[in-house]
Amino acid sequence: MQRKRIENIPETITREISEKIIRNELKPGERIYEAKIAEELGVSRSPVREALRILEKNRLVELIPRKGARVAEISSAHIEWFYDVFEALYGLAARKVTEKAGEQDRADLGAALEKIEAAASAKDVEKYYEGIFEFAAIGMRAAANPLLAQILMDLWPSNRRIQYATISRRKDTLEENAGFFRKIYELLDSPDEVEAEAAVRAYARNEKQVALEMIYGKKRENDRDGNTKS
Amino acid sequence: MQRKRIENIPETITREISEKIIRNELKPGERIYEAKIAEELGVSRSPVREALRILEKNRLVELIPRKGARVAEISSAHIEWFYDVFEALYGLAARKVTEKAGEQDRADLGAALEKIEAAASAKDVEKYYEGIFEFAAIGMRAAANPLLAQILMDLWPSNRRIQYATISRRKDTLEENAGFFRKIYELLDSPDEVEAEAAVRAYARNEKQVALEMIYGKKRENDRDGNTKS
DNA sequence: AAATTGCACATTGTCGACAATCGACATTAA
DNA sequence: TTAATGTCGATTGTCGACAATGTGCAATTT
Repeated sequence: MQRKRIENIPETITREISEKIIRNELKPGERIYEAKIAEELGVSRSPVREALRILEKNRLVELIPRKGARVAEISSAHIEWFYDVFEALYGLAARKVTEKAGEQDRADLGAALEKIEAAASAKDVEKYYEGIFEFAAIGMRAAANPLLAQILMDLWPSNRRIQYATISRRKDTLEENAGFFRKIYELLDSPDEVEAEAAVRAYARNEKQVALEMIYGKKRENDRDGNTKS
Repeated sequence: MQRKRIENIPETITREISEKIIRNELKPGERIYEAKIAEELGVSRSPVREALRILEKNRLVELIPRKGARVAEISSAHIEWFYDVFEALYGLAARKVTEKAGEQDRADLGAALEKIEAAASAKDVEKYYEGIFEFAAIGMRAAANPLLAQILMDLWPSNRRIQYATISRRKDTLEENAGFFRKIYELLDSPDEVEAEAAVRAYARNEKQVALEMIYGKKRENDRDGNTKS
C-alpha cells in the first residue's frame, strides 16, 4: 500500500506561490495579501500565514511586521550575497562528502551525474535541473550534517529563482556546466577533500559570474580572482 | 519620548522559551504544548504557534507536523554539525570584513574588543558574552551580506545554548579566548583576507573542541562509533 | 498653494471555537 | 499470553470574527 505522503495545506500554498515567484509572475516588491490568497485557494488565512513564513525562510518573500509580505527583491547585490553563502556552504558539504560518503552514496551520485549528462546532451533544461537537485540532495545526505542540509534546502528555491532568470542563455551552456559536475564527482572520490571543495567552489563562482553577466551585463572584470589551479 | 522598538507578542514568547531552553530548564526532547504556554502567558495559541516557528529557525525546538514541538536534542554530533557550519560561515564573514570594512566599522570592532578584554580580565562571563555578541554583530554589518547575517543571527541562540552548557569551565579560559578575538581583530586589518579567515576558523575549531571535551569528556579516543549507552 | 490634521478604509494580529488527527489504553480473539 | 482492533482523551490544524494598526485621502489651517 502506497503510504503517499500527504501534503499539508501550508505546503501546497507555499509551492503555489513559490512557483509564481520563481517564474517571475509575481514581481519583486509586489505586495502579497493574506486574504486574497486565502480566498483564491478557498482556505482561511491561518495556513496562508504559515505558508508566508516558509516563503520567508526560502528568501522568496520579505515579511515586515504589521505591514505584510512582499516578493523579495533581486539585484546584483542579492545575487552576490547568495552565491557567496552558497559557495561557503557547498564547499563545506563537498569536503564532508569526500570524508564520509559510503559506497551507496557514491553509486547514487554517479546515477544522478548520468542523469545530468543525459539531460545536458539532450538540452533538456527541466531534466537537467531535476538532475542537479538530486545530485545536491544525495550530497547532503552523504555529508551527514542535517543542519547544513536544512540550511541549503531552505535556500534552494532562491537558487532556482536566480537560475530561472537566466534560463534562456543556459540552454547553450548546459554541457559545459555538466562538466563541472563530472569533475566534482570525480574529486569526491579522491582522498583529498581540499580539491573536492575547490571544485565545488569553482562551480559556485562560475554560477555567480554567469548570473551576474546574464542579468546585469558584463560590467565586472575579474581583477584579482585568486583562482589557483595546481 | 523614546520611540523604543515595541516587541511583538511572539517575540516576547520566543525570548521567554528561548531562555528556558538555553538555561536547560526545558530539557532536550521535552514536549512543548501550545495550549499550556498560551495559558501560562495569558494569550491565545496563535502567537505561541508563531513563536514556535521562530524557535525552530533558531534550532532550539523541533517541530513535527501534527505531532507538535519538542526541545531540540543536543549531542556531540549536534555540536559538530553546528560548529562546522559556524566555521564555514564566520570564515566567509571574516574574509568579507577584511575586504569591505570601513573606518567606522574598525573603530566599533575595536571598542567591542576592549569590552571583551575587560570582561575577560574581570572574569565577568555575562559581559564577555555581551561583548562577543557585539563583536559578531558589528562584523555582520561590516561584512555587508544580509543573507549571511540573517543566517548567523538565526543560529546565535544555538551558539549561546552550547556555550551555556560549558559555562562553568569557561570562566578559566576567558582570557585565552579573548586572545582569539584580539588576533582576529588585528588580522581583519591586514590586507590578506585569507589569514583573517584562517584565524576565525581556528577560533571556531577551538570552540568545537572545548564544547566536545567539556560535555562528553574525552571518551572519544579509540571509539569510532561512540555509541556506548548504559 | 503647501503643510498639517483627522477620518475612513484596508490589512495584519489575536482570539475562542470547532475539526481532524494521533497515541494510549482497554477489550477481544487466537 | 500475545497480537489485533476499537474507542476515547489529548493535541494540533483550521476557521471565521473581532481588535489593533497602518495608509491614503480629504478637509482645514496657515
